[in-house]
Amino acid sequence: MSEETKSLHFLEQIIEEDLANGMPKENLRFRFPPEPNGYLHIGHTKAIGISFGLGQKYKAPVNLRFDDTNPAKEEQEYVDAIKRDITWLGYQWENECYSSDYFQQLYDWAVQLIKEGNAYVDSQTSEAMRIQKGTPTEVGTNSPFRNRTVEENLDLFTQMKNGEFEEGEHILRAKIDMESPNMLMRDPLMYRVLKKAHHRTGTDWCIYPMYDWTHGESDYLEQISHSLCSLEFKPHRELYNWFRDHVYEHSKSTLPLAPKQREFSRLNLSYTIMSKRKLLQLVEKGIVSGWDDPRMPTISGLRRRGYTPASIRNFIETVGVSKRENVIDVALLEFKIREDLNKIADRVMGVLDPVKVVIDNYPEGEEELLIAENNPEDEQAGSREIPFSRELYIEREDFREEANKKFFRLKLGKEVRLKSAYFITANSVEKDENGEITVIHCTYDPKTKSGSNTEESKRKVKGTLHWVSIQHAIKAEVRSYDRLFLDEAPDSHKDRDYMEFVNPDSLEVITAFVEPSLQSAKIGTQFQFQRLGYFNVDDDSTSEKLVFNKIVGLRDSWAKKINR
RNA sequence: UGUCCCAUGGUGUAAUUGGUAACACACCGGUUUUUGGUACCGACAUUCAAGGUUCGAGUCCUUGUGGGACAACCA
Repeated sequence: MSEETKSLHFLEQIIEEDLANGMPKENLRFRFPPEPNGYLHIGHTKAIGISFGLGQKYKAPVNLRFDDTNPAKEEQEYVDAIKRDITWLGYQWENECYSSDYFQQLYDWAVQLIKEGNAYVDSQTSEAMRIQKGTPTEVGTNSPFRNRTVEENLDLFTQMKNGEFEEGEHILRAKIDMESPNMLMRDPLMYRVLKKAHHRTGTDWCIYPMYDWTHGESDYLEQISHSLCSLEFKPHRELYNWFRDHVYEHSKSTLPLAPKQREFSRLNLSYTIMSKRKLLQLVEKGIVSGWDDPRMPTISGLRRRGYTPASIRNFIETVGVSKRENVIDVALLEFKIREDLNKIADRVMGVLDPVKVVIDNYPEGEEELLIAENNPEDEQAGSREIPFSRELYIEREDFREEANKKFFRLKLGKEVRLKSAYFITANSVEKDENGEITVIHCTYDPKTKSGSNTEESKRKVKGTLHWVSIQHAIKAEVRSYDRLFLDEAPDSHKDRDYMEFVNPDSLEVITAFVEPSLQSAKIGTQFQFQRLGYFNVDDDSTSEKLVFNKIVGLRDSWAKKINR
């Protein structure tokens, strides 16, 4: 078997180059560093897929590191959710790490920077510092506290650490260059006073390190070889290297590997948003029921909707890696779940919008069990029995009193097949006072029973309908979802707020009738409701009340045709 | 009027590193079908622009043009 040679994406090329230049393969180590301030979403899956994918490809360890340096936003709940989601996606981390585990080391290194004259305590207001920082097109100016003595800085920093100052009174800054064209190099903050309890270190600390100071040094401590992040961190790279190099000078004997940061473009999906802050707003404003609402692009939402880990991993792989801004068509994600579920989901029958069919020539009171194939794509899937009787439900849109030849379904005087059952012909209808059809009277042909192998059962008919036997059907709640936003890129408009684009009709709750085999369906199981789509048993489902989420519809070329 | 990044069909990603622009999705048409599903076949459609180097440029160079990032005691 010839292995198909897949082209390397640019990050793999960088790694190959480093390897070629003498980096031992054992030095390869990656990390995924979420901040535990929210739930993971499909966008994170790209970062997860890249770092864990590289780990698999090069048989290198991948650490899961919680970047927990802001106790104001972070919670244990999020730590737990993130671990659960990554595991569910099918990835395994080498070490579970926390930036907060490095607080002491970070502090010691900061003291060292102060001693070298590379960091100082600033005592201005944040407003004053903001003004001094300049703008992207104007250079900044030096702080009046920039030339404090080492002793003074050390003293102040110690007092900061000891809780002798209130929030906002003093901060520690790196002394770099207020005139740098890169604003991040204009004496960036390293520490601020924050008198808040941390979810792991409690009240041990009242100063907390900033992202730039923490992240690179955490990479360094864990000896991460390639620190991969999204494009917006590109300007941070210069600072990442500055901090790294100053620390490396003193620690290279024990920590010989100097990590490098490289950046890729993040994932955007059409018709949704990918910002934790904005997703949190959807939750807080009650627009969705929670982080795991099946309409949410979160991992937990997708899981509850019924997406499989494999479909998401395939999606990420197909999307690829580059440095271009991009918006992926959500249709690709939908294709990936259909592709996966087509192979593995059992077929069942359920009627979402029922109309009653009476088979006049079928004996009253009689019933029989018919054999139905579970999955035509999988011979191992076997078959099940479904009850048939004189009174059935079919889908209301599957019947018309009259229609042209393009309409393959049931109409007066025409014969169709009932899936796994018999051929029926519609003869007449009953209507209520509004003209709404209440009953369709049909006759069936007993010789056409599915699987009977009779000549009659092999007759060609254009239409095959799904159905349920009324007396045997189970009522179930079906939650049908539409996209959460009506705009293709809801948060990309400068003049309009993404909230304006929220789809008011993104959830439709339907009472459906499903075949009795579904009575024992377990939460989290996906089914194909034949001719309708894929459905997942929701977390809210009980044996008294089944609840299904519509994951995605089947491709529907008929609907496309009639909508034109 | 700064610095940096990016530019290939409708969308996303490739192109053996300078040698016939390909794959997937979407869209459209057809064949098969006890799901108007699946599968299969086909069609549509691409190198931002102008110069330059070269036998040869999506790829290298120059200049434009367009898009994006950067001014939180967030990450």
